[in-house]
Amino acid sequence: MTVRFARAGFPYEAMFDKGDILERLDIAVHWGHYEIRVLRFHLTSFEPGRIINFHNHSTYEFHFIPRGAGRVILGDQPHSLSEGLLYLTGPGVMHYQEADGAQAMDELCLHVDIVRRPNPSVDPWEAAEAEECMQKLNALPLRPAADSHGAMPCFLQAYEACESKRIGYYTDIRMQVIGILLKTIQAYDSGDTGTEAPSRDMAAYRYDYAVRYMEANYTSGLRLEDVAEKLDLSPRQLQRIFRGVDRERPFSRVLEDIRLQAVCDRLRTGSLSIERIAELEGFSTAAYLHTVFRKRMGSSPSVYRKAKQSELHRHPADTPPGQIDHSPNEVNIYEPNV
DNA sequence: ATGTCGATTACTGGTCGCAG
DNA sequence: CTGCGACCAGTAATCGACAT
Repeated sequence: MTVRFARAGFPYEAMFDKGDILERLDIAVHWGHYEIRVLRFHLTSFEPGRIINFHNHSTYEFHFIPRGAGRVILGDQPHSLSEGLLYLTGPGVMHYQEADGAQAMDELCLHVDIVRRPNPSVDPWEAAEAEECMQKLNALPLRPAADSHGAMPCFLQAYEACESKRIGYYTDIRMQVIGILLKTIQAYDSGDTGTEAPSRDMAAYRYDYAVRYMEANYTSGLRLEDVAEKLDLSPRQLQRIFRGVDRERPFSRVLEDIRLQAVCDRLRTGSLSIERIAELEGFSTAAYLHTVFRKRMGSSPSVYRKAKQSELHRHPADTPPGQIDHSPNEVNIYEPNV
């Protein structure tokens, strides 16, 4: 039986109200190639002088002291416990716990089973990071450490999420479980890491971002400077990025391709006037559309429309709506003059 | 890797005239 | 009326060279 020694201002006090609320949940977290299943997840209080005799588990038990004092023997080494300390008892670690003779000792406990379950579809970066963390977890020294990275508040957050039943609370709780694992490792860790977070190929990312932005905004007089500004780059640097990705297609060419593709689409499937199409697809005038279209497609827009629409009538089943190849670079009788 | 500058080239927008 | 082509001046894009 546990006895509570409440004190005003103890942030975890609320966790005594529904002590087993987290344990009633079946919590499983997949992390890289590991599955972490929560067995116990609670706040408990040991009355003064209370002893938990030597025992061990086949699983991982994370212990945190949010209040009070006591003693733990890990293996054969005794250590004193005080507010703010944590320790881990991994599989097979014999341990003995005792609350101070004069004062109670509270303990936040997360008891988990961790099983390796290889999963080929897992993100390799996450897998590498989880692997490194598990190696560190298995090599943690058998001694208490200060909760320097704030693992204990994760207990309270998990409890509050569970109690509130707010949207996403199960995910929130699982994140707190991972948080407790990580912060425990960090409490012992020197800070060096063998794995790095995934980094982007910045040129490819910027190119992709720029093209997407152009596709979404090409009708509104888009300029190199506008796109560069979106990427927080100089126009010159954006030009270099376009040149680096595809030497043959600078900014203006990519923009022109996007516009021509839309024009071709309208010519093939609609009956809008050339002037109206030019207006809708970002060409200042029909005259300019004619110039560009002829240069790239080898014919005028109206000739193209006649040819494509008669083609559609001859082979309606070959080109269902929405699956028409309207690339300006298509190879046909109207191949653009590159 | 990125920014600035300057020379060069290409694009843009307006206008006009011609043809069907 | 619509589509098309030509012309021209202003603007934007391109790119090498150089600096940070």
